[in-house]
Amino acid sequence: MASAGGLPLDVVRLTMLREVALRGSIAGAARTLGLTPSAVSQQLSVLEREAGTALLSRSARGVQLTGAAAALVARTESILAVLEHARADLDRLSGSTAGQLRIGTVASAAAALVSPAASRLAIEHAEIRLTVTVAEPSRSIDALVAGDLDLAVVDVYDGVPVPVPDYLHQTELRVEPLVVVARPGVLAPRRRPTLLMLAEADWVMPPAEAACGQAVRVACREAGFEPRVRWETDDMLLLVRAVAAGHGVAVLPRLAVDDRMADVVIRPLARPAMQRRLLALTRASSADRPIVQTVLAALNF
Amino acid sequence: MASAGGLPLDVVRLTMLREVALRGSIAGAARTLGLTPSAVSQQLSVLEREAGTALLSRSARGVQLTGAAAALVARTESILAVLEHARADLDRLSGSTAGQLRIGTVASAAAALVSPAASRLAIEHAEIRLTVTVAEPSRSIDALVAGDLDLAVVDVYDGVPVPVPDYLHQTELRVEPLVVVARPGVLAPRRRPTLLMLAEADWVMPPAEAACGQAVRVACREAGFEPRVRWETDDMLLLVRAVAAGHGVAVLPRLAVDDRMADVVIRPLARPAMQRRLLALTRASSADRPIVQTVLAALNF
DNA sequence: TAGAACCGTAAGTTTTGCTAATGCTAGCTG
DNA sequence: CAGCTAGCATTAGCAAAACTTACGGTTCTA
Repeated sequence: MASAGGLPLDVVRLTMLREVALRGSIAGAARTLGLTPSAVSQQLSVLEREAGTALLSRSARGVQLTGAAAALVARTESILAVLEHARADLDRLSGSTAGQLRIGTVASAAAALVSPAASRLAIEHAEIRLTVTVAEPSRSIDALVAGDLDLAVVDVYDGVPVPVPDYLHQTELRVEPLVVVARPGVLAPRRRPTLLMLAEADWVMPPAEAACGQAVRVACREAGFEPRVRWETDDMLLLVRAVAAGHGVAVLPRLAVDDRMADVVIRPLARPAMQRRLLALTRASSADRPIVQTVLAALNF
Repeated sequence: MASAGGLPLDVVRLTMLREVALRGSIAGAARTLGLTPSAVSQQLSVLEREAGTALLSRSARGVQLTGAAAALVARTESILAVLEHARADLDRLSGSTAGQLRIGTVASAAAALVSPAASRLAIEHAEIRLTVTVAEPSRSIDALVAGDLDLAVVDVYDGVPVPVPDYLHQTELRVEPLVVVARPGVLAPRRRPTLLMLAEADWVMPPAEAACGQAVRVACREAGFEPRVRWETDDMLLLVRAVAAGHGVAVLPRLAVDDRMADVVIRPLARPAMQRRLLALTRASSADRPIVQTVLAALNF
């Protein structure tokens, strides 16, 4: 019955509402905001008065957003994007690359791409403070959208769709072949192996949930066989060790395998080869920040 | 030397900066914000710290915006537009027409259009609180853009350009002919007068600065004569009185003349007649608010 | 049936933001 | 050219806003 007054909507409170929408509960939002649930609850009450409408249907077990709240959250996203654009304007005008940049990356790119880039940046751009978090693509993307990351390095395998929101800005970092990893002598010499040649071999693989594991399994099936998986692990290092120990062969992205690993040979697949693409994602609103551009350049070798 | 930190830009402070940009001085902004200059000055200092850059070059005589400040102001406009869209969302979802609406209108439409509409609304939509301000089109438009008005009723005369920013939403309220106002007996009976017939008459006119005065003067010149202006006034009522008192003839918008005025006759001009268009302008971000739609409907008779 | 997780309200404390008072500089004016 | 006005910044004090702590209630789960 509250009159829908013309009270101005406070942006801070709106971002709190957005955080609630994102986390699903007031308590969750409070955690990521670094506040007590009580504070968030109070501010949301004020926001409801400002809006003149109920925004949350509160139950003892979490809260539910009303339609009005959903609309406000959508508008809030726009506002936050504009604010980030404003920040980018400032950076661009001052040409400053100073500041913090939070990167999320897939494990295989962490060692081969991100770490060298970080070393280079530490020398050439000491004013940049990098924070690197290893995470799977879908988690990185969520964190990027939520504003918990500034840049996400993700990988895309042929035939394994990764849902990238189209308001994210993409840069292709690398297209790399998948290679066969095996013990010396297992593969026929001097010829690029095909998947079919490995139909009778034992396999070492990432789990089917991982994009890499899924892509290889699909490719094997398309080649006409079901791989006999003997070892399954997410850890690339462990995976190559398993090959070295004789537990089977593996097909992995080139970057995931350390060249200097003993007791294994690395051989590219015969054409048509499988490949994965490494992408760097940023929010469109921060894509033109100098700091982002600089880090991207460093990642691009 | 302040590090361009990643501090979040506060929207309230950004709107203060925008107000300074609009008014040209901190003191001016403080007046329209209902604050003391000190408060504004302090908040702008904080904003500069948040932005990591100088935003104002302060001199004893007013302030000058830096490029960074101009960029921030532009972004702030976007944010305010989004906030207004959010408000419109809420209104639409609740279907509520409650609230305040501030109208600016040209004088001639005030009596003939806005006043009747206000009366009707008072009966059918008592929950709407109207505030009507009579002002010239250019002033109304400025106030509309600045957010001091919600709806502007302006007039556009043929050949007199009125610069309407294209992000304003336009609704045509009325297209009306200009009519000749004269004492009885001055005009030839039964025939629509042309301007040229009035070449030798004395004229009563709005000043040349007013759009109406300008339009009529231009039309007279195009008809081949320079009108002999005997009376000049902005006040439409006084203007018609001057005609009644025998000081000359006038050419005015139909709505500007009270039908029941004694001692004058009103006659439409022969074709091609002059005309003016009455437009209702709103910010695009508030155009779909139910309250705006309702008031527009009332204005449209 | 106890515990955990969630929400809201009330009271107390800290932080923020505003005003009032004061001093400064630059332009205008008689 | 002295004096007036308009503008801006800084300081100290105060009031309002926002957060924390403490507590009570509800629902799902072990």
